[in-house]
Formats: sequence, C-alpha cells, structure tokens
Amino acid sequence: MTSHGAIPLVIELNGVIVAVTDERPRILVVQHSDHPGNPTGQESDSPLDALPFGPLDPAADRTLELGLRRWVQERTGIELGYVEQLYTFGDRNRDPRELEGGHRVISVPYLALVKEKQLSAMGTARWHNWYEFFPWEDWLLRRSSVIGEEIAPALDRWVRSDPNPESRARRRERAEIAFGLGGTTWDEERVLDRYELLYETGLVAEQGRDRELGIEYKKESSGSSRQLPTQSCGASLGRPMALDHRRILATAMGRLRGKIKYRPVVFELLPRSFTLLQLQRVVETLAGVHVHKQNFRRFVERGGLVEDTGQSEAKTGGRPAKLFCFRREVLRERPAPGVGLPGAGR
Amino acid sequence: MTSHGAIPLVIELNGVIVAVTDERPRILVVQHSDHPGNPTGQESDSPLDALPFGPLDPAADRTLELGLRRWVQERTGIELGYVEQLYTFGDRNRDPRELEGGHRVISVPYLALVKEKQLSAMGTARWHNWYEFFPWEDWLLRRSSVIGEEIAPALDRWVRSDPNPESRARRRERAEIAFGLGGTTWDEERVLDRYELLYETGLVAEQGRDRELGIEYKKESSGSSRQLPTQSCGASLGRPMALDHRRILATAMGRLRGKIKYRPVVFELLPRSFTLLQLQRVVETLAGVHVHKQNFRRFVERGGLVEDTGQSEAKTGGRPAKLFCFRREVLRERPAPGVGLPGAGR
DNA sequence: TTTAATTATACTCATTTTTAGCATAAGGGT
DNA sequence: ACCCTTATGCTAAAAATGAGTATAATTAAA
Repeated sequence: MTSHGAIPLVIELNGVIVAVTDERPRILVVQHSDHPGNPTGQESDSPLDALPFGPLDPAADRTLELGLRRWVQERTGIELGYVEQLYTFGDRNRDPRELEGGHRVISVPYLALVKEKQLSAMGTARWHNWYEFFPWEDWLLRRSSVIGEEIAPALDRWVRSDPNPESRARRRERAEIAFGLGGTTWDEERVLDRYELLYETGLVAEQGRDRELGIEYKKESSGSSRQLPTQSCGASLGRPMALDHRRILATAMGRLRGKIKYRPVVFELLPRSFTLLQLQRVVETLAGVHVHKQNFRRFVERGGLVEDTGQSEAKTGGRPAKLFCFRREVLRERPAPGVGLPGAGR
Repeated sequence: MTSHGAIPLVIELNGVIVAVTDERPRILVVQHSDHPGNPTGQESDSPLDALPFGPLDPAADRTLELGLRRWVQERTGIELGYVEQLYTFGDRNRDPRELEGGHRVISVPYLALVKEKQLSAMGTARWHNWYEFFPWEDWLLRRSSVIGEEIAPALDRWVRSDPNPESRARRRERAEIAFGLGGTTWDEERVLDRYELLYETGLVAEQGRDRELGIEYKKESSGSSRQLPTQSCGASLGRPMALDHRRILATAMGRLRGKIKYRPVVFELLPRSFTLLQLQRVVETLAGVHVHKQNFRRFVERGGLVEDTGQSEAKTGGRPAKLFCFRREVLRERPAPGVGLPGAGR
C-alpha cells in the first residue's frame, strides 16, 4: 500500500521566527555551510545565513508543531507562542546534502511570532532585519529605488529575450503584476511571486549557485528557453541565504502581510499595552508601506480591535499617547478582525 | 546533521479534487478499509469514503506536486489543472497503519479544481456532494436546522460540563465564534474550526473510532477534562470518512471559500463561457450562502472580472442570458480580484 | 393568442466605508 | 512666549454596499 522506496525521507522543520524591535521586523538566523560533508575535507564555502531548523524525530515528536517547539526551545531557549505552518517544500535537490546522502529532505517551515528580541544569545543565532534579505520589499524609506534602477530594467531584458510572442506577453504580465509596473498597483503580499521572478531571471545569487550544484528550479511550464545566466548579485538585490531559505522567508513575509489584515496577529508582536502609533509602526514595517495615521486610528478604534487601558505613555516626544491593549471580544463581533491597510478593503 | 532515525517516514499525497456539477460542489472519493493489514485475516471493517491518495516516490517524483499529478493521472485519468497545496498533517498515529507498520505517515493534501465531472469511471472513485460530509455547512436550503436542533444543544452541554469557569468561558467563546451562535455572525470560512469542535465534543463519528484505536487528538492545551464520550453519530452530523480525511476536506473547503474572495479561482470550475447566474450559483454553492443577485452582477461587472462574449444562452427558461468569460486583464488592474460575497469587504 | 411564469438586466436610493485632509490638544525644550 | 513634536478630533467628498423597484425577453400554460 505504501511504498517503502529505497530512498529514505527526512523531515526538516524550519522556523521563521519573527519579532519587531526598533520598529523593524527581525528574523532569527543561524550560520550554515552549504556543503557540510565536503568530501575533500577542505574548508567549506563561507557560511551563509539560514533559518533555524531541526529534524523531525518520528519517534519522539507527537506532532510536527511540537517537534518544532521542542528544538527551538532546546537550541535557542525561546518558548514559542503563536505558531503557524507555512508550506511544505519537497522539490528534489533543494538541499545539496541530498546529492551525497542519498536521502530526500522535505522541509516544513513554520511562522512564529515572538514578543521581544529576548535572545539568550545561544550559538550562532542572530536577529536580522528581514529587509536585508529583501530590500525591494521596503517602501518605507526611499521609494525603493532598487526596483526602478535595477530590477525593472533587468526584467525588461528578460521579457524581451523571449522569442515567442505569447510567452513574452506572459512574462510581461507576470513582471508587471509582481512588481506593480506599467500601471499595476503594488501588492505587498506578493513577496513570493517577486522572489521567484528574480530567481528565474537570475538576478538573485541563489540561482547561479543552485545551477552550479545542478539544482533545477523552473516555474515556467513551457521551457521556451533556458534561464538567463546570472546577471548580477549586488547587495542591492539582498543578502543571499542558504538553500532555499530565502524562498521560505518570502513565503512567511507574504503570509504575515496578508494575515494581519484579517486576523489580529500583530498583537503577538507587541507588548501587552501599546500606543496607537506603536501599533501603526509595527503594521507599517511588516507591510513595508505607509498608512494614513488618522484613518488607521479610526479603523482600529471603531473596529473595536483595541481598548483604552486608562494609562498613557509620556515618552513620546510630544503629547502623551494613550495606552491601549488588544480587545479580545472583537473575535466574537467581527468575522475577520485585522488591522487596516490602504486597499485592505477587498 | 540530519537524524536517520529507526522509524521510516512515508509521504502521502492527498488530492481534494473539486468540481461543481448540477450546482453542487463534488469531491472525488475512493473506498478505503481502515485496517488493511488486519492480522486476524478477517474481513476488514466496512469500507469508508476516503480522499484519493498516493505515496510520494522519492526516487521518481521531482516535486510533490508532480507526484500528485502523476498518480492522479495514472489512477483516475484526470489531468489536473489548478492545484494548490493545503497543509501538512503529521500527527503521530493519524493513520492506523502506523500502529502495525512501524513507520510514520505524513500527509500533504492538495486542493485541485477541475472543470467537469469528466470521470472516466475508473476503480472505485466516485463524485460526492461535499455537503454529505458537512451538512451543517450548507445554508442554501433549509436554514441548516442541524445546528439549532443538534449541534447547539450538544455544544452547550459540552460548555457546561467544564468545571473550571475560565476554560468554560473559553469553550463558550470557541463554540459561539465557530458556529455563529449568541450574536456572533456565521463565518463560512471557519469550516475547520467547526469540524474540530465537533470532533472534540465527540459529535462526529471519527472521534469515537479514533479513540478505540488509541489515537489521541486534542486541541485544548490545558487538559482540564477528558473528551466527552461519543455523543451521537447520526447521519445529520455527516458521513464519516476514513482516517482524518474529513479534517483535510474541511481544510480544503475553508481554503476555497476564502480564496474565491480574493483570487479568481472560481473560473477554474466553470466552462470557458458562462452566464452570470451560473457564476453566482457556483459561488453560492461553494460558500454555502446566498448572495444578492443584482449586487453580485454589479460587483463582477464593475470589477472587470468578466467580459461579454457577445453570445447568449437561450436555455435559461426565461429571458436569454448573455454569456461571459473571465477577463484576464483584471489581474493587472486589481491586486486581489475575487467574487463578491456579503461581508467580503474585509 | 393571450396570460402567466421565469429569468435577465437596468436603475435607484439610502447607508456605510474609505480617502484625504484640516484643525486642535497636550506635552517638551529654549 | 514660541516652536517643536506627537496625539487626537473632526469633516467633506468619493466610493462601495445593501436592499430594493422596474422593465425586458423568453417559454409554458390557459
């Protein structure tokens, strides 16, 4: 009934552990060398950032989620609160270790939201602003000049390089929708679409690296032409990560950006009481876009998402702000309570 | 680095293959005996409906999705179009075969949408209206009397049976939110919440069966009291399915109900050209609720979701209806194009 | 061949939500 | 006192939504 193939399977649990500190989203990363079992015994490549991960122990872990919690606790000392399964990645050779070990690695990443940067500084784990890995996703400061100056021209070359008119039109549509070009509006949730496009067009360091290892990742069904050679991997296109971890992070970012709109998950990232501006800043830094202050306030207040604690915060630099806390009853009142974002009315 | 435990893993790919025929959502189910390797050699239990499934072949399948497509093609002749990964279920002993085989089964179900009931009648596969398994999810006909007459009273008993006031309050909140009781509004997307509640309260046949097999599935973290004994498993609480397949189906239903609101996936279930009423009926039968006809029309037309084909359908029984088709350009224009549902403005 | 029934589609209107501002309040620093 | 900062209140226009009414184009029945 079930096939007991000769190739063993390994399940790896990844944690995309997110906190917001100093008004920036941070993720926990560890150091990872791509080729641990380098047969020549040489020093392995310079280590890359990786999402923390651990194996599922089929004997000990009753559920996948408990397995994740177990090793995160063991290795970082962090007791995870909110946790949500993201996706399951099972492409062959996603992990170069497969090429040697003869087994197949399936990754099940989880998104975890934690309150503070309470890192007990164990091992190599460090917090990093997630926009270091995805500079083009940050529209808060500079108008994301990376897109206009580097990405858009490169995508245009990619579109034009397709000889077939039909598939060229498909390419153009994909590029425009993903990056909000040509009249399309920027959709901050399409983080994965954008990453995959950059990967396919060879703009992102991982593609060239994977190709060297013989890993083929293609999205386009009709193999109209081979992937472009790696074009550029400047820092403006983000810090690379080990394996396909940047893809996993992209999945997590997109999921979280979507979810804050219809579930009150932001509060997992905030202290128990907070000012409305703090709340707004967290939302903005996650979404990567600005929101209208007054309307945001009205939305969360009128929507019954928060309640006044009576206290107020003086250290704002201006008029003291009232402190609010999450109002649990909203769950009963509204089917999909989330925070407002421009165009969140879908 | 990776643990090569003694317990082998098996990955099973499940397909929740959905079509809409005769204005009802249908899923493809196969027959499945719960205890295939019954050691006594007796006839196994009466076979149950199961979602079609097949193993991942780590040697042959380059990706999970291709694995799914391969065996669905092999076994049912269906060439899948739209496919979307749902979730990964990995609780220990979800599959009773684990108890004998000594291996662990991880299930990765996919939602697949197909155009027609083009079943080439292979094997035991049959199409079933998905509301046979979830009668309480259908609010189109009878005002879902199951909830008022059976579910609500039973949930109330379950709430009251908790001695601890705090966890009793939590139980009440859960029950009210899930089933739209006590002033809460019905959220058609919470299919999984509702199923899990019925499972925990022992209202659904699977719970008693699993308990006999020693499978423990608990959601509440604080084990304040044991699950209630199985209360009733009448037909009004839906046709049971093998293993945890009803949970998987619930996941698929919730996902699809959510997705039609912000992605144009309904069109995967419709012929290339259709009348607006056909489109409306498909949306309604998926969501399980009625929508206002004129407003629905306005929404899809004004939203640019469809375009007039110029043709019209005469066999409507009344005035002939114009035929429309999906308007692809909408993807470029709007970030989240979906069909309108009451309260979809979130 | 009217008449009734059925379905499609156009249009209206009050209400609510959203967007984009302006204006004022309440602190600190110089 | 004056200026800076941030908080918070309020409003007017635009857009979306909810719930109808009215009319059009068919088929089936009387």
